[in-house]
Amino acid sequence: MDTPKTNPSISPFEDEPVFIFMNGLSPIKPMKSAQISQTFSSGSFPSPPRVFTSPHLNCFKEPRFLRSHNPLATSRPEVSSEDLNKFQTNEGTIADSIHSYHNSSESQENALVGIPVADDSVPLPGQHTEFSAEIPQALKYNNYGNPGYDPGHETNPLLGLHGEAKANFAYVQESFRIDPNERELLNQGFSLFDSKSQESEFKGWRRWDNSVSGDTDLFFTNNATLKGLMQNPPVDRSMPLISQYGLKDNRPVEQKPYAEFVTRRRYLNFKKSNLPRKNSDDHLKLGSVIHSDEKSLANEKQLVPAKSNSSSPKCILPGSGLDLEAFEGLKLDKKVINNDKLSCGIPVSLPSCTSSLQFFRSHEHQGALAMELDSSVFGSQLAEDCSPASDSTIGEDFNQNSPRKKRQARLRKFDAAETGGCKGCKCKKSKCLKLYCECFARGEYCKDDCSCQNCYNKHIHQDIILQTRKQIESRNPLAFAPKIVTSSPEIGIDPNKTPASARHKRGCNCKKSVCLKKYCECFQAGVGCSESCRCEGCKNTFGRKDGSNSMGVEAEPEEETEEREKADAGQKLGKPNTLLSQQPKHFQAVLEEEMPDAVGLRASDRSPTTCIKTSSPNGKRISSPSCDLIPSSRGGRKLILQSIPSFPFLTDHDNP
DNA sequence: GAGTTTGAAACT
DNA sequence: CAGTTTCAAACTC
Repeated sequence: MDTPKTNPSISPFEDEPVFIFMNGLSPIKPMKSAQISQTFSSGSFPSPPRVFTSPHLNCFKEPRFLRSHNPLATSRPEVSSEDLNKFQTNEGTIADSIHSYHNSSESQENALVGIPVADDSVPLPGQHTEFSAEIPQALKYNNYGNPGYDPGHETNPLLGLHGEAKANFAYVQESFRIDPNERELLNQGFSLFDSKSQESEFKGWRRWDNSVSGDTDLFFTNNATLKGLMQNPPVDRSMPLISQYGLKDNRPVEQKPYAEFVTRRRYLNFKKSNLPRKNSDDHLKLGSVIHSDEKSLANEKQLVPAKSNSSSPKCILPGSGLDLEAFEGLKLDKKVINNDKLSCGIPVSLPSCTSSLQFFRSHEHQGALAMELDSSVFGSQLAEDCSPASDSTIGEDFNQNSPRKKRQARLRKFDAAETGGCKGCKCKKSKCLKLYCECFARGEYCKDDCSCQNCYNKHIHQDIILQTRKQIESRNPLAFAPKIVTSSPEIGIDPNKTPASARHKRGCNCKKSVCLKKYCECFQAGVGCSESCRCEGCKNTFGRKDGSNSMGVEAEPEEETEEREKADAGQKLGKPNTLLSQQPKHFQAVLEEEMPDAVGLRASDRSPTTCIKTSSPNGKRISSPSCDLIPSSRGGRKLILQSIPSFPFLTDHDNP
């Protein structure tokens, strides 16, 4: 593979034909041009998988999308080259551009389906290019959970794009769609971003009006994505048509089974700009010039010397060799470390583009999804709830009449009530890099309201976080997987109840709490104990291990009654119902079909018959991945209550 | 708010 | 894999 010669000041991509095309792309002009049957209304826009998938992370998709999830089965609207021609750009049609691009010598190399696009654009180890620093971090760590991702192949998240894993690397689409309401706000002069840092974060991204949809599709995306889209078009209704067509002779191409397309659909945080703009074009110019951020990028890359403190013991991440000491004292909010290598020699490229949102998911997502699921999604959290970056309360002030906003508000309200808000952690010793840390375990960054000490679970330590995460996952691939699974699609019926069929995947091990306190993960999640539990004296209100039921179906034991009475009393006093409040803190409904195969789990492999009982005679757990999901009792579809990072992220799947 | 209890996570 | 230790949340006072 020839590494493109790079102009030190220019991204290695940019002299490529596709970028010539793309640079002429973003006309930032109102659409409403051609009307085509295919639309991408906010309601139909599927929530994308998270950027950094861990097993549970990219599960969260709206059901609507799931129905046609199989990309190969996705009905693809017949779009002719004329349709493609409707993608108007400043310099001709997109179809023209694509055609032109793919007739180029370079495109000939990569146009074949299945060829990763990253190869010619990804720096090799040590080849820390401008581009490397420029692309969103999410692009670098997109391997987890890709359908074609070989977990055994990748050893280090930092090598996501740098090492051998890149053989499996397709690309991650990063874009976010601006829905009609949001666009209206944009046009009214509201800022797309809520901070300067966010602005700079998305510099280089461009606005793209998908006029073909005939609807309201306005996307923000980045060049890497566009390049990927054109080289490796997905067959996916969530993608703009440009991504579905146009590869060869303007004809649809085969779906790449392992390509992962993550749409960063952010929840926009609209704030009135200081200087209201008359049109969004002006406002969005910042995103249309790819080099516009070079200066800031250079600034960002200023090396921040690690504080030398020889007196303190080195803190090495077990197993990783990561020297946290190198980061000690780097409590930078704005600074970006440019330690190309940590003491362990692992190249580190800290994000310059990643958002302040969250680290694993594609942020976006959550709010959008939650909306689609309506407020009936129990316990779901809008990622924004915890995220200043995605706090959309301001935007909510406007457009209050929008059904979407209303639903959003309802969800938030419910969420806050049912989850007790996003209570921060109080970790003292774990640096918030272990599962002890609830924030970390949820895939969230620690927040302002956390009272943790020596916290590394911050955006600026994203690399460490990912490294640690990988390490944990290497020990237990399902460490970040949802703990609660359910077998029936009752989610959404009653937002106040966890589905009765939901169970803790691994079960609890309670000895003294008799599963009646929140020490018990089952109880805390609001689910009954199951055979997977090794609890003693189980009296779980939500269902006991012995199968006796819950929630008043059977006579409640005294303790249970007391517990309920307390809860009821609390409710009467205006306190949250303790039982309800003890429901899952961060669980949300996920369709099991959406579980990635990141850990080698395929739906077909999860048949009930392959499920092995998970308790050993001595009570220790025997983990069987195939048992992680309870077979649906209603044929096929399974639902999972997923531990969700409530984020801000900008967030990604795959996870951050 | 401090101290205790608890069980998951991490470690050996 | 089993026993032990560490950890932080939940709980109690």
